[in-house]
Amino acid sequence: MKKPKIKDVAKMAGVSTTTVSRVLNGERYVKDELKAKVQRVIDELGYSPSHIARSLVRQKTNLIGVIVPDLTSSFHATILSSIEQTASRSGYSLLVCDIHEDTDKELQYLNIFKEMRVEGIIIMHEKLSDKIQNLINKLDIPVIFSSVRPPDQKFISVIIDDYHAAYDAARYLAGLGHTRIAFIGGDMRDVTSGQSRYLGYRNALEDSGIAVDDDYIRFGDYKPRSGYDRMKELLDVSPRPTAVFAVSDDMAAGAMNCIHDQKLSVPEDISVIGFDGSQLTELVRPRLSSMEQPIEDMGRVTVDSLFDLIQGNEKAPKEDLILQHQLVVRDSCRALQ
Amino acid sequence: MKKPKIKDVAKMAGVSTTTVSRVLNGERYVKDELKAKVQRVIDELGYSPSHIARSLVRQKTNLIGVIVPDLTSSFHATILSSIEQTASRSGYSLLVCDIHEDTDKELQYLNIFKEMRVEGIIIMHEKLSDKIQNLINKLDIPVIFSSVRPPDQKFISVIIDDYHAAYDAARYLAGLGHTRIAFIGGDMRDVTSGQSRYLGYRNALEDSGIAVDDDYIRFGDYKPRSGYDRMKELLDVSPRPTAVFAVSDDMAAGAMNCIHDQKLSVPEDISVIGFDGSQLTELVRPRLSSMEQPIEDMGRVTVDSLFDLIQGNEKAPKEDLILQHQLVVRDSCRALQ
DNA sequence: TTGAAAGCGCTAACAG
DNA sequence: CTGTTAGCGCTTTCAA
Repeated sequence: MKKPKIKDVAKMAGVSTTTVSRVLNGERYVKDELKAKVQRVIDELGYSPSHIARSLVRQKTNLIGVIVPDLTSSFHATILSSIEQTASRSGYSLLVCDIHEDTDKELQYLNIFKEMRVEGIIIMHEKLSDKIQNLINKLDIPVIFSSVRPPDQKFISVIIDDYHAAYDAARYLAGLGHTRIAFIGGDMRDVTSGQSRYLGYRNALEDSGIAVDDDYIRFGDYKPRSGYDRMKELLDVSPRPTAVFAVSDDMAAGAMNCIHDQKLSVPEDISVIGFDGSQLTELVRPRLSSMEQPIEDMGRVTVDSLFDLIQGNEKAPKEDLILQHQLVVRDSCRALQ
Repeated sequence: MKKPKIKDVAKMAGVSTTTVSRVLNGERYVKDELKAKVQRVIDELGYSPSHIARSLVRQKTNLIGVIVPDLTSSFHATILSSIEQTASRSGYSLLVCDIHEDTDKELQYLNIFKEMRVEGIIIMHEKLSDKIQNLINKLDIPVIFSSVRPPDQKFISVIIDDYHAAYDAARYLAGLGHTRIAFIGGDMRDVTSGQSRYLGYRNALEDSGIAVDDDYIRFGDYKPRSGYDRMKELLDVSPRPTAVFAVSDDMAAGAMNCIHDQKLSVPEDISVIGFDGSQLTELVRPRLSSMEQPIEDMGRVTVDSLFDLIQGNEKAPKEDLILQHQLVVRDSCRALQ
């Protein structure tokens, strides 16, 4: 027998579909006797109510759409995992899109989300094209950004204070006695966090009485490879930097590998500090000191806030939620002298 | 105005809903003039057809459910990414569940998948409880396993030949002149691949004229931490092994870190070989030699086969799909003498 | 080419 | 406590 429907159950139990619906939804007002009989038929038939039909009449899908820039990045995967955890606890399921630099795909998925009538959308991607800006602005579905804050738009972000986090990281290096502190930043074009972290780095140096030297400043794409390549360039600068601050752990790990491959040592020759607090920090040797984001919290807070937005709660956030960053010292930085 | 519906479009365009439906679905038999007018109204209203209503009448959801044991594992994240890529290209979306050891959650999600009427289910989790076995067996939705092959069940798996892969890895070490070859395996209880790899290791040693020594054999849980801990135990065995084969890159990386922390060197003191071919192999130093699975292919083949299953294609697989493993030599193993 | 009407599987008034 | 009835938003015969 093909997928039984509520009518089949009703017929077989000798009751109306309403009654079946009632036991399905655990309502009162059903005699125990009937309830038991209906339940028996349900089990026997292996009946399972159609979420589709339910959604249609309830006007509620319990679905959340998530857009991730790259699933294979440990940072994003960890946030996603935390998001999934939190959402599922409230009975929500996730529709996941991994865009992989493909802007068309992002657009396509946003439209799918719209058609699917997801109740909310979480975006972890920063470089929004005009088309996309346009689309999400007239979407009429709550949107929230997690771990990023794209410029010029009206939605809430759950982030850390990138400026101060970067500032604190650079200050830490300066406090260790370093004066030739290199910087491997992120995308500067349209990316707020990239700029904030860059500014934090600059100001920290200035406040430490260190002249900012553009030769020590490079920009990558957050991935290990770019950390490696930019580090290679930095090693050619003379005098060589004694410390480097990379704005992702992935880039920091890449930088460490480059240093290693050039027969130099971390932290003896060069100190390295990362950013994010991904699992990588404990997986590399020396273990990587990092300015950490509260990744798990970030996922949780994102979902909780999105729910508030969906429900139109009073406590729904009106502005960005800033989570605390934290410097975690491991073994990749040393004090000079 | 709240979410316009097809009726609104029809009214505003002065046509029937049928006509709107026709232009929506790009059918012939609509006069260009009307088509244009309807399209204009659609754009103006920002109308987007309800996937819910469509699914209900078409009896087709374009949804696939995926169960991942742990999203934060690079191996699984990469397969998932490849799955998403392939599925979205065919217009399918993914419902993702990260079970995190939580068997109840797996059961709960399987039921959600059932209610959601997903068209197919991909499972990357190996330790199926009886309840779950039971459920998926009477599910009447195509199920396919990716990268795992749980014992005793009727569904297809997309995997490599674990036995021969492990055999080849151990043989490689033996060929390098090693005779004290340790093994850090996976779960042996209910997990087929764990047993196959173990057997491959044993037989490779025997075929190489090396006596198998149980002191050199440990079992972990595929994660870095367990690789670290098991390695620590192995270092206490006397005489110390000169090589270790871990059945995941994560465990191999953990083992390398342990060796490093004990002031020993890879590969000078101990050679290490991993399994999987995750990104980690290039991220650690020395770079990790690994018996690699074709991760991207695995995702692609999984989805393609699932589609064949869904469509009841002739070419739908009748038995497990075995993909080719490949030894990738990097810098973590050395020849003795 | 176009439209009227039935129905996908379920819930929710409203009666009884 | 239980059943009747009317949709939820769309597609799809069937006629016109």
